[in-house]
Amino acid sequence: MSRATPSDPDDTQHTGSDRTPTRSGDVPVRLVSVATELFAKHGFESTSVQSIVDAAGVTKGAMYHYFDSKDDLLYEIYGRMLRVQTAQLERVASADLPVTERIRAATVDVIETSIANFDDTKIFWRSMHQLHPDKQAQVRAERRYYHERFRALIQEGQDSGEFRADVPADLVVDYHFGAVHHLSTWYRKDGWLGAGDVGRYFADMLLSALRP
Amino acid sequence: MSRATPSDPDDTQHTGSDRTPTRSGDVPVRLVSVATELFAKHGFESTSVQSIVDAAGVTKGAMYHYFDSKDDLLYEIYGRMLRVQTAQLERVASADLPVTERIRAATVDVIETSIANFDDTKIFWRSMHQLHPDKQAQVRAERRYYHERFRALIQEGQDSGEFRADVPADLVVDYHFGAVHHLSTWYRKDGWLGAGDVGRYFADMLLSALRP
Amino acid sequence: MSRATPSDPDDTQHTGSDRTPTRSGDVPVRLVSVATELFAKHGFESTSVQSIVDAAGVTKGAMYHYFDSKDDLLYEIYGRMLRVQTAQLERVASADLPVTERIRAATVDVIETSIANFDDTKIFWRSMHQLHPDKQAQVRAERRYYHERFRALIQEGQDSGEFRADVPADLVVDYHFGAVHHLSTWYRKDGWLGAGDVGRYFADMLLSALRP
Amino acid sequence: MSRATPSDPDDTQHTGSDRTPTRSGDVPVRLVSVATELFAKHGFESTSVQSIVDAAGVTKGAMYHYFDSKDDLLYEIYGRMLRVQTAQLERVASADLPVTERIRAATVDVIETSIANFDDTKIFWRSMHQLHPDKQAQVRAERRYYHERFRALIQEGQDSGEFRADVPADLVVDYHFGAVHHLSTWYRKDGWLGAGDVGRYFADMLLSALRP
DNA sequence: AATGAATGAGGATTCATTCAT
DNA sequence: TATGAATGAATCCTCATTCAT
Repeated sequence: MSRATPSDPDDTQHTGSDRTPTRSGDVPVRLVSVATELFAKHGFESTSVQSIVDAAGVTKGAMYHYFDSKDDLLYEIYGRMLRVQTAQLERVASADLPVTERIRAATVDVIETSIANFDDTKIFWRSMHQLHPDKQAQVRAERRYYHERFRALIQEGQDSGEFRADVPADLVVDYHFGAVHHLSTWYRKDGWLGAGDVGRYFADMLLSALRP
Repeated sequence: MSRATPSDPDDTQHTGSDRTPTRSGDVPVRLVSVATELFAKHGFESTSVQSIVDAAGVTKGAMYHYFDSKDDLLYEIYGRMLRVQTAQLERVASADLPVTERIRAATVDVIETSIANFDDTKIFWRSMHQLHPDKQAQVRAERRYYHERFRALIQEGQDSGEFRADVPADLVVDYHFGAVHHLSTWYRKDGWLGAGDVGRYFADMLLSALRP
Repeated sequence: MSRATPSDPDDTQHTGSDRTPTRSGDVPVRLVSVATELFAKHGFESTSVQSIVDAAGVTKGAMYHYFDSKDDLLYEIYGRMLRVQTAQLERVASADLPVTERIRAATVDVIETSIANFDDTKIFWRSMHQLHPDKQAQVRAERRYYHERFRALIQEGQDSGEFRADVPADLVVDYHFGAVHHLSTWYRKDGWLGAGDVGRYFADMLLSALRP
Repeated sequence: MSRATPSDPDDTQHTGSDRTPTRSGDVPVRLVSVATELFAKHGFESTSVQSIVDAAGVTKGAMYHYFDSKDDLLYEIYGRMLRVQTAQLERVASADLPVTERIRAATVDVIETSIANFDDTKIFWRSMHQLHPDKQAQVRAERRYYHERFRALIQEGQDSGEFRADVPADLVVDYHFGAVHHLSTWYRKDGWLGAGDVGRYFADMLLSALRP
């Protein structure tokens, strides 16, 4: 039942005007988009289905036609974000570049999309537990996959001797991505630090820490 | 603030003050303790006041006698945690040790207490937005204070030339504590890694990253 | 205003409009009617929403689908009464009759409808302060309009010399309508005095008092 | 049980400073005084016992020491007002003056005390139904007594031929006192009309209406 | 593909009152 | 004469979801 309409990942990019009483675009996309905004602003539980459909300019019936439940909307948001980030990591990780450069690029990428989709980022760790256990397991699995893929990069550097090997690769990933995922709690889009800047600093911190 | 009775958690430890024989069966203390557990398990919004008072063995009226609202209970939890961590950092940061050792000790400390109070840790970032705006501001201020105190340590190392100075101290703190605060999303108490181990690894990551 | 569905009381009289076969079993109409009865009997605060919906044979959800709040129900009652009385006064005041006859007719009318809608009358002055301030202002404005319209009649008689002019018209209206509005505190429907009788006596008192 | 402390009627006169966190005066008097103010401002049901005792600077226990219930406070207010007005009427009605002068004086008196104790006046008709049935009956009886006493004056004038007799004396009293009791809904203390002015106009209206 | 009335269970909170001290 | 912790029942309202149309 879930994910009735996959809604092309490109929609994530917000390529235009979907602010203000959203009229254009097809209904399911509009609903997810509006829900993202409201979940980020008020939290999942404090956002009523009514407020979502009102903001999307449709009725409840329409929403339940496309989604099984309120938490299905949340699931869609998670899916959208994970698809983008995983695809991105996959692309970068298999590029023909030195491992340090791939790690740097991946870090910059993940931070840039995290900030470009700041609402998704805010929602992610805050609302995971509101998801139905089954869906939660699914999300966790996808996230785990991402983690593993990144860990392989670290490992690769450790195996080749470019990185110190006296710290478990898993822990390195947890350390680094803890920092990345926490961005949404302190980063201000109107501050003096661009997403790229943060990305480069973070990559630099990681790579420095791994110097033998 | 808003509580009818401050019910300092320290009361539990019989610190001398003898107004009302505050034993561990003390109602407000029991309520906060039970709420912590339930909020961590089911989330703030999914925990009903009824379930809290049932678990604490009191009536709703009793709860509202001590706390203004459900979110006041949450505030109490935040306050308790912040007080402990700030006091700890203050103690360590002003110790007579090399700056690297103070940073290492502070990191180990914060991770150890984060894991010792795992429920508090799980609640912290997940539920902040459920707090009344005023209380949220208060918590943020206390957290900011903590951040500043730690940043001063980094700065100290940078000024003395022990640490590289080409990365903003603020960003270093955000990076490091992002990782620390994210512990609750992946750490398993029954795993093969003790709190001390994680603390030492994390401190090591940070200090390595700061090598000139 | 605040109602989801205007549910004009006139709908009950089948005035042509045929969207949703509005019969007298219409939910919002039934709710207002039942609420009127209960508010008059027990007072606004002592009437629970539960008792209203039980008496109307619907669920609470249904009530909140049509009305924003309990006090919105009260507002509807006020609106209904004011619409009727204002329309009536307007009709009589602009009739082609001597001013004394128009005043007499208006007084008889207002008393007859006050007694015909005795529950509304009982509620009116007793519960005004329970209304949300905004709604209260609205009601007050409509009531003021009524007062002004009646005052114009008095003035007319004073200007023409038919009435004594040494007493402010405003005060005359307040005096007269104070008496009218107080009916509900002493009038008994099962007494020996009909609504028409009271109306004629009251009109007579007023007109006598105004003799030059 | 009720009326534990009769609290000298003179207290009604508010002879001094019992505004601001009331400290002086004995507890029961302070409680009734504060309750009067709050009931007038927010209504009986919307005023919590807690807010009363807070405003009076005592605790709930103290209140329940002097009064049986919240509605006992209300009863006290009614009693206080009725005692004053009845005594006043009795004094004036039996004075050695022409009946018209006695009616005029009584009207001016009742309006002056109504305005001097404006809060009591506001509460009176609005909150009668909140009183326990027994107490309600008692109040009604006292009020009836007042009505009868005044009716006797009208009758006296009718019997002597000074007043027209073609309108029932009872109805005249209801008409006149309806107007008087309604004062609290429109009178403004800061307006251009003093209590005495209103009293004289009202008396004049009544006496004019009664001219044969 | 969409409406919107209706459900019904559950939620947080308030409050008059009691009672041991 | 007064305290204040505790009760427990009641209150208003919210909300995700369903379903006939």
